[in-house]
Amino acid sequence: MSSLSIGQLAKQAGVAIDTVRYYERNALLPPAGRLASGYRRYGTTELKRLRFIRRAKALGFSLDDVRELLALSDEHDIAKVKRAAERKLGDIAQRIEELERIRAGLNTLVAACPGHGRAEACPILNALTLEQAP
Amino acid sequence: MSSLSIGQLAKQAGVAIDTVRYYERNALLPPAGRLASGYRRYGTTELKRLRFIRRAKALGFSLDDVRELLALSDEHDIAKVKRAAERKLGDIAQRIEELERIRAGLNTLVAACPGHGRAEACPILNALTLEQAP
DNA sequence: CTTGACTCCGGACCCAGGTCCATACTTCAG
DNA sequence: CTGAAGTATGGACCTGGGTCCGGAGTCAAG
Repeated sequence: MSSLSIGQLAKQAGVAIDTVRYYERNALLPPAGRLASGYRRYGTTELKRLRFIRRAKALGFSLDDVRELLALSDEHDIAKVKRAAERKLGDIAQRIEELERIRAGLNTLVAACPGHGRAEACPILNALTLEQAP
Repeated sequence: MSSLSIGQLAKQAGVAIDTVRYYERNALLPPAGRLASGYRRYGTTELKRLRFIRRAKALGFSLDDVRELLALSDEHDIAKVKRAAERKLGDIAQRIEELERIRAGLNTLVAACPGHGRAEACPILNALTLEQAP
């Protein structure tokens, strides 16, 4: 126990084997220990790290962000971790705002569209077609 | 007037020349008329169509969506246009929900983080590190 | 006529985040 | 011992939406 092949590790972390190797190549995981045969061997440290990556991604962090987060985590710098999380929160809020604006615009058009009749009466088509600020 | 080179068209539509050719290759614009020299020539129809594409993209439609919208627009099928817009509205709503969930999760963590002290006391790091549903 | 700006084309390249491939070697169950 | 399943490698490929490149041909002003 606590000694895992790459396949077991991948399965327990819920990612693909290729993804594990991809993360290693891209410095999200440290170079794995090897058996005499060249096979990679992992312990619970790597499993935790891999799950950390998965969860951080689920929270909207990019792999670059995750690399940074892992470094901060390794050096126990809570203040920087918190600031990184706040920045990400700001990013996410901005993406939401952008989508909300789009939704509001599209919603207005859909609501105003009778769904039948002449094409010239369709506000959706008109909004896309008519002359406006280029 | 009303006869435009690709450069003039691109400028008036607010896109790059390469983008115009890219759209033509990908059937968002019909094959352009040509001068004897092989240079493309455009009229106001193409300018309108190009602006249509720009606006639809701004509303969150992918180029595949736009192709569909243009086809529906060409055949004056208002009902289908409205349904396509409603589907897109649903997509957008879903993306917003997803981001809201992420924001809520991250926000809770950030709010609970003191920003100093032991790494074990940082809820952000803990959330990423601790054993949970894999 | 010359010069600089414009346009042509096909194909390579960019971003992120992987995924897939062929070929060769290792490990494990029976 | 044998055959299936697992693993190693480097590099190609994928998605979307373009962007850039180089060499060659064209257009317009002076």
